[in-house]
Amino acid sequence: MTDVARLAGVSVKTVSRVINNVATVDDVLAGRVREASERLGYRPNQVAASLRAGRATGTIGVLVKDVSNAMYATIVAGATSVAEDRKTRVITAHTGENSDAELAVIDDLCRRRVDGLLIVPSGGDHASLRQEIDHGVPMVFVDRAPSGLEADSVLIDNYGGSKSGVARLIASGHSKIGIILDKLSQQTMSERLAGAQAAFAEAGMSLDSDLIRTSVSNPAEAAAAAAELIQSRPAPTAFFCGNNRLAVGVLELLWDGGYDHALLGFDDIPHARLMPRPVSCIVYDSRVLGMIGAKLLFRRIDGEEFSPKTVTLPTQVIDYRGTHGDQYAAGRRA
Amino acid sequence: MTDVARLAGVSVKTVSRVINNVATVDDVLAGRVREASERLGYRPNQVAASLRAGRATGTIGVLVKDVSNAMYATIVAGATSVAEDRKTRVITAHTGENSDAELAVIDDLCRRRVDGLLIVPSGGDHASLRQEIDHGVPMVFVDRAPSGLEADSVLIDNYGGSKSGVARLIASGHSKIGIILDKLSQQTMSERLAGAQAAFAEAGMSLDSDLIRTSVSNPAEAAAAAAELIQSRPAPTAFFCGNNRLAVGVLELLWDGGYDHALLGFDDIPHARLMPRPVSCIVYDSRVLGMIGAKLLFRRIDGEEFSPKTVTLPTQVIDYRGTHGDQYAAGRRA
DNA sequence: TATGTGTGAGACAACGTTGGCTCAGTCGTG
DNA sequence: CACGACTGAGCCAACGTTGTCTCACACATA
Repeated sequence: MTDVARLAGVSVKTVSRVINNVATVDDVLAGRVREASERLGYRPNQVAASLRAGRATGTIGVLVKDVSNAMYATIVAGATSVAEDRKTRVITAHTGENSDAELAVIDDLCRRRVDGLLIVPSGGDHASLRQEIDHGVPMVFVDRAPSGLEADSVLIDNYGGSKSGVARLIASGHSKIGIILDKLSQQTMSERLAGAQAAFAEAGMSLDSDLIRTSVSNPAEAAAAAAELIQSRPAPTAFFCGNNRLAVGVLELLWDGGYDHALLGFDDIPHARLMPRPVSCIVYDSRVLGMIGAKLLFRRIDGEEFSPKTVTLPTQVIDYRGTHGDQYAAGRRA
Repeated sequence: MTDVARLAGVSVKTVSRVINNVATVDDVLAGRVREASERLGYRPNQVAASLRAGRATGTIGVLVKDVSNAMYATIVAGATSVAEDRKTRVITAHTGENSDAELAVIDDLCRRRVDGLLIVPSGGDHASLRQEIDHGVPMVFVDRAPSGLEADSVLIDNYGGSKSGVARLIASGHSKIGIILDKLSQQTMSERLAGAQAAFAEAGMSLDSDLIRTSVSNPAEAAAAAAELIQSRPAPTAFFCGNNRLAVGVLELLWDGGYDHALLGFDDIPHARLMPRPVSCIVYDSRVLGMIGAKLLFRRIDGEEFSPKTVTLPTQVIDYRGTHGDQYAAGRRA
């Protein structure tokens, strides 16, 4: 900047004025400044500018377990699109579902003076974040509520979604439903189980607890659990899986084994419409999740005051028809 | 920091020393400082620290069309994991495949003094970036080479991948292959076409240009193009699609129509293994793409000098067996 | 001519750090 | 006992900006 000022024969302050389009600059001088900065390839230093006067850095942090997971990527994309409108950049960071790593990342981002944080929290305790929030770093939690901390959150209707999904299974005549979930210590899982139970209760039936498998954490384990359930008596005629990875595992088993059990999963399964077998998914719009989270965050960043707010996003049950399968089978028969 | 110094009864410089673990600080004073900063909830300001002495900001920018796309998300994840080891944060930004937006984002990130940029370039001209690079902002291009600029790039073996994929189709007896591509102005597309042509040439045959459809930019258009090709004479017995979105469109058509044409696509298709119908994909590891790109970028950031380097990542052809389909069919028959 | 009113631009300080220098005090050595 | 080496901590300046104040100059008015 000093160099530009020297080359243009003006003071640095005038250069600053030209850059910030302050009206009270003579056109001739402004022209000289612009030419000089062009010639030197000068790029104003945003870092210094935001330091001066402690202004916002125009940066928010988005913390997810891992961006390569489609759901988190979509949340990030939604948040990014909202941030763009505010000329704010997004720092994406991985927590790896590790509570210590998460806190370390949050600390680091606070040091970098992000204007706010959008967090898909891991399981750990978040009480220690109170201090940061009070020190003026707004945080909004997405997909899961923080534990030990009252803070803004944007959640999914886990309970209602499972309830209506399972109710649909019941309505089509299934009374024995195998339920495969990850650890119940995950709030989402316990809510989804509660929803399933509510659907049974509402139908005047009760969920057979022998058909529930918990702490199932990957597709292979899900397949094994389903295989075992199929052998049990009374055998289930349908499965409900707590997330899409588990559903995919079960799907694979059903196909490998040639079983025709109904399958319902929480979360969408990419390209499920291309699978020839019926699969139902309890879906929600993750992009909207990220967008609403970011909008809420920006309200806080703008200094709006309100008591911690929880937004719950509705879910929808999609029956991937599986008609492709029939048509495909028809095609093969033809 | 001033507050901490006052509370601890030392100078700010001593606080700075404690924070940076400078050895020459008395334990008693250090303890007082630590206690004071704890009590005040003090977080050092990284922004100011990096401003002073023009040190690196510990931030890189990663530019992709849209993070919600699985491939880009995986590239971002790979780059993020490498950056983490360097205590560097990643700013993710969208270019929306728009050249002007891309240049604007790059300019913005340079103003924010990122240490470097990892870019999945859009189609536009990149010559203007020479200046930024010369001014010390290293850039590495990923997946596609920049146009009008010699710079480090990490690319996919589009030519070799298509060639071996198409060769495999030819080897299994297909001589009439419908080829569906997006705009040939995209370097990736023209290379993939060239690879297909080379496979034909090597087999002593030539690619029937009537069976090539270009400028197909979404699944629906791909399905339409395939439908039209199926009606043409001589009709193709197989399809090769230039990217996964086009392949998915064709897949849908084949199933809806009950056709059993072979299908080969560039890029992986999520959950293709769950589809009962054979699909072959020319795949590569996007995570590695991001990792290699980031590693190369950090070599530049570390000031290493070498002439612009191009790394080409190998591809692999995966035949998603479609055996699920047979087993599924068997299951249904049973 | 003296005064008032703008207008445009420079000087200076400050944002929160840290590098470099200085300096006071302690200790060891000849 | 004098001197030098060492240790620990403070002072000052600077990083690249911008807010605030000041000031010079031009022009209009009484």
